[in-house]
Amino acid sequence: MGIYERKQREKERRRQEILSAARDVFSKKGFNSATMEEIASRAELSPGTLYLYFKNKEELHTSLSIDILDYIGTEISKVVEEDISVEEKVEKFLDVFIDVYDRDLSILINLFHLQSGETLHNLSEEVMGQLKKHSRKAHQAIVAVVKEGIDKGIFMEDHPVALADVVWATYSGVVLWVDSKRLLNDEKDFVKPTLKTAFDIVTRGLKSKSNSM
Amino acid sequence: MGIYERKQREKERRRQEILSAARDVFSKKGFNSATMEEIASRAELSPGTLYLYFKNKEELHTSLSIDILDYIGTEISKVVEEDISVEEKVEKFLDVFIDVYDRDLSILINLFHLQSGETLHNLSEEVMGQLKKHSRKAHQAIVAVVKEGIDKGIFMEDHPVALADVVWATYSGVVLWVDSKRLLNDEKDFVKPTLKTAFDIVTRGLKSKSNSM
Amino acid sequence: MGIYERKQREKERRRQEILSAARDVFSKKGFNSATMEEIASRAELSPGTLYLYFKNKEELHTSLSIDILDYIGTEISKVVEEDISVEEKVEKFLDVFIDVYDRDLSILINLFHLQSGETLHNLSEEVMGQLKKHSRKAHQAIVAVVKEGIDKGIFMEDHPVALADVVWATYSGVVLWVDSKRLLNDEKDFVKPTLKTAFDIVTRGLKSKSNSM
Amino acid sequence: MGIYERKQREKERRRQEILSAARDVFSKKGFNSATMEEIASRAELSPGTLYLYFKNKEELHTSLSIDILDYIGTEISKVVEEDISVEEKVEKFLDVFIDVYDRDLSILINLFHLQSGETLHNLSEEVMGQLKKHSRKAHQAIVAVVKEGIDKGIFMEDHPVALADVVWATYSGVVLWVDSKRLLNDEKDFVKPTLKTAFDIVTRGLKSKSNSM
DNA sequence: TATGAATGAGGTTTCATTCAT
DNA sequence: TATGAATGAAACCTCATTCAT
Repeated sequence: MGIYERKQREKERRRQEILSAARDVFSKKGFNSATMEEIASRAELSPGTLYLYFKNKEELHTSLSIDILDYIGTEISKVVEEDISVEEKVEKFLDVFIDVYDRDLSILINLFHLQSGETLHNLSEEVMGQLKKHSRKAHQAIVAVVKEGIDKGIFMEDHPVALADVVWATYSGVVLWVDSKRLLNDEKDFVKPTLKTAFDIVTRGLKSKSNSM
Repeated sequence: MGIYERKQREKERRRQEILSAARDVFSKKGFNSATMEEIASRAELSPGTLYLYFKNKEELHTSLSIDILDYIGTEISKVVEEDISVEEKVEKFLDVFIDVYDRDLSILINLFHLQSGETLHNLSEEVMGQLKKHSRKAHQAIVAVVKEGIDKGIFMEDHPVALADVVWATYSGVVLWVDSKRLLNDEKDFVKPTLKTAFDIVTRGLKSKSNSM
Repeated sequence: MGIYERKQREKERRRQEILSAARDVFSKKGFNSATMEEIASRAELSPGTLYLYFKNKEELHTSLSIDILDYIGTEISKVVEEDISVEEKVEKFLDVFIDVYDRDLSILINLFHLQSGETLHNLSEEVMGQLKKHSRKAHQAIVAVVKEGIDKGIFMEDHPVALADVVWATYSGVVLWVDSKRLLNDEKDFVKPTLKTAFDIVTRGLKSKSNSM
Repeated sequence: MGIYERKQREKERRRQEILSAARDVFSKKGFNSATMEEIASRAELSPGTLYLYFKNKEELHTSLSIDILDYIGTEISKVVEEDISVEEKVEKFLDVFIDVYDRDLSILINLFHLQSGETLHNLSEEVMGQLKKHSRKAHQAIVAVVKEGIDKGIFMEDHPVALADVVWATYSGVVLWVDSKRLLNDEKDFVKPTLKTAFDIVTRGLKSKSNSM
C-alpha cells in the first residue's frame, strides 16, 4: 500500500469518526441544538478540524442522511436480483425498512425532514449530487420490483413509478406518523406492527387488480 | 355587542393578522431563518407585540399547525356523518387532504415536521393540549370510517386504529416524499395524482379481505 | 371636609397602596427583577396608573426609602427631647434601629444601596430633596445627642458630626455586613446581637476620653 | 517555560485585560447601565470573547469584587504575623482599608453592594466559593488580632467574632455612608478622616473593659 | 493536517413607558 | 383619573466559522 493510499484511508477513517460523533449528537439534540463544538469534542477533535472534512454544519448533517440512504439503496437493490417471488421481494423490502428503523431512528427521521426548503440550500454540489444518486437508487429498485409484478400479471397495471412512490411514501409516512403519535401522546412505540400492516394493505392493494373497486 | 365582546373580537383579529404574517414568513424562510422581526414588520406591528399574543417563536409556529390540524379534523369529521357509502367517504377524505394541500403546502409540511423531539419542547401546556386534541379528532374520524367499513363487511378485519394510522401515514408520507422528490430533482409537482394512486391502493388493500395474500 | 380635601385624601390613599405593593415586590425580587407590571397587578391597578403617581420606577423605589428614612428621623428626633441621660438616649437609638430592622429589612437594605452612583440619577428634584431632608433630620438628631454628651463632659471632645457619622455608619455597616454574611455562608441571622455589641463598643469608645490611646 | 505555561500565562493576561476594562466601565456606569459590548470594546475584544472567560455579566462583575477581597485578605493577613503591638495592628488595618479605598472606590462599593439577594444568583459554584473563601480570610485575620488583644488583656472580653464583625462593619459602613452623603449633599469626600475617627472610637471601645458603662 | 482562540453578526426576548380611548 | 395594548430600544448571549500558528 502506497503512502498516498494510506493517507486516503486514514482520512476516510477520520471522516467516519466525525460522522459517528455527529450521529450521536444530532440524535440527542436535534439539528439546531447540536453544536459543532460538542460534535468536535465527542470526536476528540477541535472544531476547526470538522471544517477540513465537511463544508459546514448542514453538510455534515446531510452526510448522515446520505449514509443511510446509501444503505437502504444497497440493501433494496440486492433484493431485486434475488431469485424469489415478487411477493417475497416486497416482504424483504419491509425487512430492510425495519432493519434501518432499528439501526438509527433519529437519523431516519432527519432524513425525512431533510427536504424542507430551508434545508436544501447550503449543500455543496457534490453532496447534493450524492443525495440524488442514492435516493434514486433506492427508488429505482422499488420501481423494478413493481414493474416485475406488473409484467408477471400480479400487480394492477398502473404507472409503476407512482406505485413505487406509494410504497416509499407509506414507509416514511408510517415512521413519521407513528413516531409523532408516540411523542405527542406518550404512547408506546408501535412503528413495526404498523409498518407490517401498511405493507400488507399496500401489497394487497397492488395485487387487487381483478376485483378492483 | 358589548364592549368586552368587541375587545375580544379585536384581539382575535389581531391574532389572526400575526398568524397570517407568520405563515408567509415561515413558508418563505423556514423556521430557523424566519425572524420575529420580519414577522412583526409584515404584520405592521412591533416585535414586542408578538409576545403579547404568543409565548415565543416556537409557539407562534406551532399555532399555525394547530390551525391546519383543526381544519383537517373539522372537515374529516363532517364526512363521517354523511349519508354515503364507506368507499365514498374514503374518497372524500382524499378530497379534504387535497384541499388542505392546495391551501397551504408549506404549513402542512411544517405540521408533519412538527414532532421531531427537538420541537416539542417550549410549548405551553395549552398549545400542547390543543395539538393533541385536534390531532386526535382527525384520527378518530378516520378510525370511525374504517370501523364502519369493517362492520359492514367491506374492509378486512384488523385493528382499525392501525388501519387508520396507515391511511393518515400514507397521506403525510405522499406529501412529504413527493414534495422532496420535486425539490431534489426539480421535477414538477405530482402530489395530487400520487395521492390519488395511493388512496386507490390503500382502499383496495383494505377491501381485499377475501383474496388476501 | 371639602371635595378638594376628599380628593387629596383619596389620592394619598392610592399612593400608599402602590407603595405597599411596590414594597412587597421589590423585597421579593430586588430592584431589577421587579417589574412595574407586577407591582401594578399587586396593587390591582394598571401599569399606566403607576405613572400618574410616580415619575418612574426609580422614583417609586426611592419613595420607599424615603418612607423609612422619615420614620427613622421621626423616631430618633423624639429621643433627643426626652428627659433621660445621654447614655440612655444612645440606647434608645439602638432600639429605633432594631425596630426599623424588624419592620422591613429588605427596604432598609435598599436604602443603604440607594446611593451607588447608578441610582441617584433619574430622581426628580422633589424626591431628591425629600431624601436629603429626611436623611439630614436623622443625622442631626444623632449629632444633637453626641453634642449633648460632649457638653456634659461625658463624651470625648471631637468633631461631633464625625462622631454622628460613625454611629450611623456603624448601624448601616452592621446591617449590611451581617446580612451579607448570612447570605454568603448560610449562617443564621445575628444582626441584633451584633448591633448591640457594636453600640456597646462605640458608646464605650465615645466615653473613653480619659484613658484614650 | 513550556508551551503550556506560556499559554496559561497569556490566558491569564487576557483575563486581566477584560477585568480591567470591566472595572472602568462598571465604575463609570454601574452594573445595569454597563454593557458587555462597551466592556468588550474597551478591552479591544469582541463581545463573544468575554464569554470565553466569564460565564456571564454577573460573574464578570463579581470577579472584580473577588479581586479586591483577595487583596484585602492578603494584606490584612500580613499584618497579623507582624511583630508589633495589637494597637499598632489595628492601626495597620486602617491603613489597608484606606489603601483599598484609594485604589478603587467604585469596586469597593460594588463589593459592599454585592450581597443583596438579587445578586447572589447566577454565580457559578466556583466564583461563589472564591467569594466565600476570600471573605473569610479577611474576617479571620481580624478575628485573630481581636483574640490576641483579648488574650493579652487589652481588649474587653467578649465574643471575638462579633467584635471582628463590628470592625469590618464599621469599615464598610463608613465607606458607604460617607460616600452617600457626598453624593447626596455634594459635600466633599471625607471618608478618610471619618474612617480614622471610627477606628479610634472602636479601638477605644474595645479597650475600655475596665471602665465600661 | 490540526488547533482552538477569537470573531461578530444577529436573534430572541424583556419591560419601562406612552397615549389613545 | 384610569386603562392596557402597543411600543421599540437595547441587551445579553450563542455559535458557526475563520485563521494565525
